[in-house]
Amino acid sequence: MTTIYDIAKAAGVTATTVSNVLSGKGSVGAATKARVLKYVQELDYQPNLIARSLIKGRTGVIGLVVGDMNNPFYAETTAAVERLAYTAGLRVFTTTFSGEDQVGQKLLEDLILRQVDGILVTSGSWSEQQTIRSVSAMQLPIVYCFWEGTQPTSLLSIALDFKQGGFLAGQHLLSLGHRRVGVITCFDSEGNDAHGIRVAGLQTALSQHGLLLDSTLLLNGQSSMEGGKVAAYKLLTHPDPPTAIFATTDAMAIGAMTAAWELGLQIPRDLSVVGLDDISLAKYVVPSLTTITIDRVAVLSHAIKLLLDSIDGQQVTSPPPFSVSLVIRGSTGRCP
Amino acid sequence: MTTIYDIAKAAGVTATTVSNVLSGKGSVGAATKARVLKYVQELDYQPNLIARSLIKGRTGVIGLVVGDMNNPFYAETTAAVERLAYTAGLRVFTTTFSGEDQVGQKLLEDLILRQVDGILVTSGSWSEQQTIRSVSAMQLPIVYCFWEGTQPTSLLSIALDFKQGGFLAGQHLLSLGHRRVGVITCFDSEGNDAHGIRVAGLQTALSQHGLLLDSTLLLNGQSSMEGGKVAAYKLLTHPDPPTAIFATTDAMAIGAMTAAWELGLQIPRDLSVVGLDDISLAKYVVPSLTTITIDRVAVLSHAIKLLLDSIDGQQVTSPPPFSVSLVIRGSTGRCP
DNA sequence: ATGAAAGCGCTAACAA
DNA sequence: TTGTTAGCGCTTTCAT
Repeated sequence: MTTIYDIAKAAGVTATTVSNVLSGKGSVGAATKARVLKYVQELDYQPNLIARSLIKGRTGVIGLVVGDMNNPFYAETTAAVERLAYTAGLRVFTTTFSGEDQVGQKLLEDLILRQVDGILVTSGSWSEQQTIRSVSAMQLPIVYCFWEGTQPTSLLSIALDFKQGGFLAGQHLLSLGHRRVGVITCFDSEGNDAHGIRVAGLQTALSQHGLLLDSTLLLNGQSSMEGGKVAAYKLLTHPDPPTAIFATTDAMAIGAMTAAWELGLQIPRDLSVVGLDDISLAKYVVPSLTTITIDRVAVLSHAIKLLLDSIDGQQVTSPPPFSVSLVIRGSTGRCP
Repeated sequence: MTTIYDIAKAAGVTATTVSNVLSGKGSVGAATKARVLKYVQELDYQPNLIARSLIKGRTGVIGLVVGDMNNPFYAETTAAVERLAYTAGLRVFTTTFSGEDQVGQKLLEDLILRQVDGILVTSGSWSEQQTIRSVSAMQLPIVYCFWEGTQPTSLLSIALDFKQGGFLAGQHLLSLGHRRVGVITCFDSEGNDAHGIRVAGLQTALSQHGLLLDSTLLLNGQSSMEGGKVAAYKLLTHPDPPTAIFATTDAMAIGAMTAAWELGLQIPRDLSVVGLDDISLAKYVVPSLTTITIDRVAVLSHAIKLLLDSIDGQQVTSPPPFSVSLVIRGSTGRCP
């Protein structure tokens, strides 16, 4: 590896001068500059970002904590974050909570040891929040995305109006004549209902029609296609089965569709299904999935801006919840 | 941030001693050791990995270059790499080629500037290979995964027997009585057929039955659900349409299924579809997708081992291609 | 068993 | 315009 010293020696100048040429700071004579640049070329000099980070106290890297990369929602989110951060001149060090919280804790600490300038968390579930809170004792800027809670938090966070999401889903189903709605939600590793406010939104819609959510129709599973499938099996073999299912994530909704199909039910003729996330796949499943969509780019852009400002030492505050909207596709129809 | 100096001062010793305690090297008196450790606790000391990297010339981080994070295959692969690397004591810096090769080149170089110890590439398409070859002039260990080529390469790579994959798909369709098979493959940004050998495998199967692939039934699109959908539309509105479609990736296969459905065709009654990748989604689409499966953990474990050995300066060679196998699910049936 | 000194590659004061 | 000096936080000889 060539260092600035190598090219300094070659060009007959000092390391400082080379540094100045490279950074454009200070003032360097045209001739010297040309000579330095020549050797930079010739010796194929590449700056050592590690050394630069050490002295600057900044790495230009943000850490990204992702819930579950196998869930398309997070994978797509990760891609978006990377792209947005890139245009903001930042690189992203991605880390996934591989289910086990201990590992998550470890990875998060490791992120800090590697001197990331800030951390972005794209996951709203509670147990992870605990982990993060404990770590955010370090005064490293940290922004919490897709925040699921309702109560205000001391953490910098971007919330989504998931309650409205559940409400819109409910309204839509009710307008199609459905009165018996099953719900598939998910609990996190600590047993807390990770998507409580999504369900609450649905309940609000139901109660506006004088209906109550049948508690035997409220199931929880893993937030995955498999989890949705398992839960849907139970719902659909219920003595008094629902005519519609609201799953709090698209992944679970898709699993529910698979279950329905295996049980010989046709969607949307015999059963309507609504998801939440609008993963890219939602358009391609058969029939396409009615769901609640989130303007992810808007959310993530804001999150990154917040993080950047926070890194720059500015005083920043969490914005009000972003609203979500309903996308009607093929998986919902009139109540049979 | 507390440094070793802070705790050295507190404990009344030298930075060297602290370092020794922390690393377990050298020899330190029991009393001193305890005292140092006490202050490590008290002052909540966290080592600065950047500084350590600078001096050691190693970061303990490998770079991962991913083709397209929106493609579940790569997302799932990324999760697996991260997990496997973690158990090997490595962290992963993930970078995605966001379509544009210039950005890819930039990100790759950046990975190098950040002093990753090695690079893992999980993408077999040719244009990226060019980029990587140009960069691998640096003698940084680099392992190329899911290598698509047939000819031997100077790069360290793990190849898959994609030809066999195409062959198995073809054999399966032929055994079901299909004689007219459409193919959806994809070209990379430079116009090369990225999946040529997958198609070649299919052709081999056909020719064993005295059949030739109708070139008007060989289409290419983007390797995404949308790409598959577009291509399938063309195939299915062909004057003499195929009774079966082989898509060289699951994402495209799923898009093809969507197209079929929109055209009122029922799978597998009217049309059989075979994919390749066995993404987790393949089990959950309706009907579930018959596809070619890859033992990803085996491949990636081997890749990481190769990379590690290479980093350790060992002489390593590329293994023979990993074989793949057919998974028969619901999307294929007898020729109508 | 402990410490002094040097240095990884780079940048930032401050002088000259 | 250029050079000198010092130091980011840590490890590693080599002395003591």
